[in-house]
Amino acid sequence: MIELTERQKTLLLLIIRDHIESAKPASSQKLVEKFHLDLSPATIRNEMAALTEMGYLRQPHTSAGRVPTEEGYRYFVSQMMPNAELPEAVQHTISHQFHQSRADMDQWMTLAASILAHQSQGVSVITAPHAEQSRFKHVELISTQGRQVLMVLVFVGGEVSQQILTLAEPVTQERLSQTATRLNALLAGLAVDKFSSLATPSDPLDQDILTLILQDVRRTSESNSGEIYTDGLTNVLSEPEFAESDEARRALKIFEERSTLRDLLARSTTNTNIGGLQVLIGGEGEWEELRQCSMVIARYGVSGIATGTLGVLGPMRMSYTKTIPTVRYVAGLLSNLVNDTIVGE
Amino acid sequence: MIELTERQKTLLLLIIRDHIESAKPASSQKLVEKFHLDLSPATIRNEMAALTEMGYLRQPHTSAGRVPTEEGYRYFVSQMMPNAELPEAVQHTISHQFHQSRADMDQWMTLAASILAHQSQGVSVITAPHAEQSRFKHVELISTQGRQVLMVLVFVGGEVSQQILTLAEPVTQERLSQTATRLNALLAGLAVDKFSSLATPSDPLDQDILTLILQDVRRTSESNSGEIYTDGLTNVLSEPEFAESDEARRALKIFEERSTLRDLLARSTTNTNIGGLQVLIGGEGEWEELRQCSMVIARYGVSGIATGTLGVLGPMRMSYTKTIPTVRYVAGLLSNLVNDTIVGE
DNA sequence: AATTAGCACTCTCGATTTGAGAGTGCTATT
DNA sequence: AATAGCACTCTCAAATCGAGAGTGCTAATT
Repeated sequence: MIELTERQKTLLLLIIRDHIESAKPASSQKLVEKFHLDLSPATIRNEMAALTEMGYLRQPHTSAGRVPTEEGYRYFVSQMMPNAELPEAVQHTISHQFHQSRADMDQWMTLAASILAHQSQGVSVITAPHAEQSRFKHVELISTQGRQVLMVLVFVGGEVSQQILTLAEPVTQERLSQTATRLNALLAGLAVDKFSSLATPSDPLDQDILTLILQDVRRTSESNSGEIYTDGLTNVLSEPEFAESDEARRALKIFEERSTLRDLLARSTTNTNIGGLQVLIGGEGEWEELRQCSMVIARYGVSGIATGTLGVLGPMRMSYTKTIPTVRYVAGLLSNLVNDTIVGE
Repeated sequence: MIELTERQKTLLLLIIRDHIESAKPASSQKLVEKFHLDLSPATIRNEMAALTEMGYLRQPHTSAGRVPTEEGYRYFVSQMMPNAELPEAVQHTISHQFHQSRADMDQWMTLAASILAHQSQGVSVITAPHAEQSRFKHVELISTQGRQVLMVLVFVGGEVSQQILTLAEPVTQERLSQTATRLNALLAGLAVDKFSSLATPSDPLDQDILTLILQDVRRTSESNSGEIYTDGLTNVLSEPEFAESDEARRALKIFEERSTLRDLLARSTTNTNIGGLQVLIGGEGEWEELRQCSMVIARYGVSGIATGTLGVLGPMRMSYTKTIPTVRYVAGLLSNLVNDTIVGE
């Protein structure tokens, strides 16, 4: 890759900044005016020609201004990434909202999604924290009507799964409680994948419930389930690049098909460690539907215990300067919250 | 209101049917061809003029075909409403999907939303079943780390609320369990609004927890909370009437602002009994953002115990013939499921 | 009395044209 | 190396146009 001169660098950044704000191709004339450059438009044009040659800019038509290419955006992001901090005032507002919200995971996720969407004017997405390797913590069995039983499973890391079981015959709450106590003793702290090596309990009810627990656990970890929270879907509809609604529809469809979304998030963050950001620009050749979009993604949580993913989707010319620090800050906040609520051993 | 002749009635229905399919104004010529009418276009025109006079039809421009007015749609719906049954094959497919899904409320809601959206090609919305008057059933307290405690509240009707509490000081699981047992005895079966008249427990921990339960209960019933499930948001974007994305954006925004949506659902179903359908056409003057839309809404559940609302939003020219029976059928299905899982007393 | 054929009239919609303006690239000049 | 000047290109919005779709009315028909 050819080196950029200092002037080319700043020029490139200015062009991108302008285009992000105006949504229109940047022209030599306008740039000089807007940023009070001490150069003539002609000079700018020469530089722009060079940058175009190098693949950072593109001309929509023979004689229009320049628009950044994906490569251009990548350069832009890499430049502003390190020194992007959210203004303290905003940090406080956000952190305040979290601390006065009701203290449960569901609320936090919803809140985080809302904040991300609002701050970035994009579509936000968060997966609830999920343990890579679940360890059993506690089971509760609550008799409901007749043969129906409400089962609540709690895992180390704070994950909770509840389900209604239908037993073969009615059972008293007392017997259920005893079963729960025995199973709790049996399973406490055990990693989920060790369940199959357990001795079969003597009591037939214990045995049945254990089977059901096992089923539930398998389904939960297999489907890599856990809710996905999104917000701000309509934000993106007002962007001019989605005027022909078809483009927007295809992008938003990804957000409705939870399994695809999950896959997207998973694949893009496999090599990202907690706190590290990932910026996907233009679908990175992988996601046809996101050709016009960018995503800022981060992982949060406590490594090895429970982690989740959060991100923002926007048009390729989204305001990275706002989105990136916001995503980073919220990821940090959530990591702290997860850390505070880890269900001990 | 002036009476319609038999011919006018059938004609009106045909015009609406045509317009729903083609999304274009219906013209006398086309109608004759399409439905093999034994009349000349001129006659049709006379009748259309009459229907226009009466307010059932409208002309987009002086010399264009006719488009149904909201009044027209209302007539259409009132006519087809009673004898609209879902084909048995479809009924089976749907019911099958429910019965092989995992038996918990969350899954059912998601599934129902997906089915509704898919069948109707509209946006679906469901509120989880909610008791008008909650009665306490059971509390579980599970020690987590240090001062953190996971509290699970179960209500008669099957509603569950979980929350993480932070106590003033660490407490052992044993003490928590004892507290839970005592509180369960104290509160069992009690209607939530009677809580304030209770004698204060002697144990300070009991007292603290009781306060927290009370807080949670209040918040839950006040905010009329409970999740809202939606699906199919992108379906509606492909409809031609939402080509200028602004119209679509405003309508979809309602679906993102959960509190407005809740209000909309609540207000439109106050007088609807379980199983009864409600069709809002063009926002009914109340909802400016839904001027171009219609909603088919139903309540489901068990009256007096736990009820929820479900509905489908689509363009005003949505396929009522498909949507109405689907909504009705799914409402019935969910009512049965709720009935089966009622947490007994 | 209801229906229909015929016709003039209206309005939309897409295609085409046009001109202004924005912007570039190149060349000659400073 | 930077820039002024200029010819050239391409877009975009507005204006024009004609065909086609559809109506409403009147007069004829059943």
